[in-house]
Amino acid sequence: MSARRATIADVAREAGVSPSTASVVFSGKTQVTDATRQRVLAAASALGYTGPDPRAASLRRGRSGIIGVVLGGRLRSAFLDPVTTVVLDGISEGIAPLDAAILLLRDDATETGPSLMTAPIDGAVLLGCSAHMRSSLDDVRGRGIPVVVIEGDAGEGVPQIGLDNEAAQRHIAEYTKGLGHERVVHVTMAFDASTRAGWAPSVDLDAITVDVTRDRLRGALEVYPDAPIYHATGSLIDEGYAAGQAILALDPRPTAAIAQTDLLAVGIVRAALDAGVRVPEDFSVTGFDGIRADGIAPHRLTTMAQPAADKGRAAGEVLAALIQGTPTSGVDFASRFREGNTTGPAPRA
Amino acid sequence: MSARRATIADVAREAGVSPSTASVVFSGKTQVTDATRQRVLAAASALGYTGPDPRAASLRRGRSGIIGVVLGGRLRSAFLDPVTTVVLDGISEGIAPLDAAILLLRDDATETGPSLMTAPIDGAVLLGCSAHMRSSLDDVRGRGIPVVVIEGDAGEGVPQIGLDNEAAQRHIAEYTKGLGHERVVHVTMAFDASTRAGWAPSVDLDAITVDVTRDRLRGALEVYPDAPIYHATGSLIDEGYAAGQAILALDPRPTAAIAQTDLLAVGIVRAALDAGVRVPEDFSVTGFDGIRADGIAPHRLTTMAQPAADKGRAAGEVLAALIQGTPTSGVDFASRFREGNTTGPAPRA
DNA sequence: TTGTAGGCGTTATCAG
DNA sequence: CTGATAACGCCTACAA
Repeated sequence: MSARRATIADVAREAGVSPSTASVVFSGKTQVTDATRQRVLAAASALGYTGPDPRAASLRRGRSGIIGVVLGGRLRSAFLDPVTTVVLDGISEGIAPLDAAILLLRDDATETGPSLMTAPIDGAVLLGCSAHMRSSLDDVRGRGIPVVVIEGDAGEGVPQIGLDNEAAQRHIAEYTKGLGHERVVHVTMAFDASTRAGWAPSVDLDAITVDVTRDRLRGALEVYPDAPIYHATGSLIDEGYAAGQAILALDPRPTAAIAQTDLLAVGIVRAALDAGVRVPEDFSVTGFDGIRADGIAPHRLTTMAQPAADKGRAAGEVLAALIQGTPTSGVDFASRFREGNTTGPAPRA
Repeated sequence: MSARRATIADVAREAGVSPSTASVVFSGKTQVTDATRQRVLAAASALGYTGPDPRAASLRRGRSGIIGVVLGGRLRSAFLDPVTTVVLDGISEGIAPLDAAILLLRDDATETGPSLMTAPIDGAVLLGCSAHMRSSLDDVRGRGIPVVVIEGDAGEGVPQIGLDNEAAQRHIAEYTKGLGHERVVHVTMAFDASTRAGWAPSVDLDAITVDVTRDRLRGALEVYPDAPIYHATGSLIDEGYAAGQAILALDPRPTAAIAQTDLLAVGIVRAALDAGVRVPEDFSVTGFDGIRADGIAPHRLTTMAQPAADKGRAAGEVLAALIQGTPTSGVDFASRFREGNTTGPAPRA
């Protein structure tokens, strides 16, 4: 047919009006005589023109209608993480007034595809991202793109959606201690982007670049400063299972595991049950997040439930305000203790 | 400081080179003397220029590096649906060679925010969308944007990723029949965008605009043509629970329910158990999808397991091929029967 | 209500 | 390896 796609100029010419008139017909910014509108529309359909090119429009208007959501780690594990999906859900609700769509971005340093820097976004939400993107974050802000961070320190002037990670983790560790447990193990998420699963030889909290991991671990260490630390690379049941196997192989066997997420905890519980270790009679496990734990019924995880949906919604709302120029600030949320039956009194030595 | 953001032209001037040279320094399309590169980079950082504006770049290059994924129904229920998240995961894997990011889009007709038509996308995957977007789909194709459809009929020349919905649902219905069940109920997802949950007074398959719903129902009706139909509005455990209550209130009580998704099935099982109806002794339930069903342990759903991740990956790969100009065609997948213990012989009348 | 003009910021092309 | 030129397609003051 045509070598080149029809543009609004072509349509205007075909309809015998000026480009601006044709433009207005599509954008609806101004009143147009019904007759002219009809002519323009007719010309458009005759030429197979289906509306303004979004790329050109967004260059001209300075807005793309796209919000970037930067996810830590791989995209695939993000989708498989119930907490992340719930937060995403909340974000989409919070940005509703913007009429914007959500662009999923990773925070890989290897970055070849679109990233915070190369994607046409009007704003961004950073979700559980490691610190290594701090520099690109500065660039984005320098560009005037509003940013909100969920559970992370993004520096001066970046609104943060917080969670009482440290206090909450301390709380549940104290609960465990109250049950009499002394030989305990901490099971954490990744320390940084390059972590491999395994036992942490030493503890240097400041070297942990993933804020959530660090804060929760800090809370747990306040109660059990000398307990060994097993770090997974992500929040996955399978990783928890592996952790559980490693823990149960210890001699003497610990009586409790304090996991940083429910998925890890579920994996640990399964590993225990598969090994013939009773939960909670022989071994107690705590989680964190308060997702609906799958696959350990009739067990119910003892955990700290966090308001994930609320966090997401708040992030979306704050970002929307920022984009619309309304002054705002971050919000902090608190977790709630929820007792299940994966914890019990420490077995007598 | 500056009222206006620095542009690449400013940088070029500051560095004493031409705009094109400065551009090349950032894009890396051509070799540049190390000396000039340094000068440009220095000028850039002096001016606070952090790289090309994505909007302008995408206008000029004709590509945005963004793939749209259109989800049927509300975004929030999409995130809560395990099948959808797994498919998304697969898509992100399949489009990896494109180095593109994923833009989440809805197929709302209410159309105020970004949509297929107004988003700067290089391609799109339609996921379980109702037919009402057929027209906008034509527009997108007319614009030359490649599209792939997962489980839906998008018309001529649109590659489709298919699933044997009808045959698979027939298969599991036959299994149920083989167990001797005669009083059976079909539980479906939404018929169309405006469906409200409840009993379907009559059956007009052709009026069902959601392809998956229609195809699965067709398969089930081939085995139980006269069974009543309860239609939910989505694939949610809560909706299944409501369906279960409605079904168990029937007199005489049916002996089996054939649900279109695992989540609906889980809800039905729970409703039965809560009502003191034994599963499967008194009542059998089948699902569809093969997700890890949560919350009915020690029950395991009898279901048809579909390769959700493979479907997503295939969609991504086909789209990538399309965008790169390689000729391709759709792919069809098959579901696998998986026997659980939510089904048993029909109770004797 | 419609037309004119100019630029949004970049990059492909081609010549030097 | 670098520079000049010309779009990419649209929108919005502003003027008529």
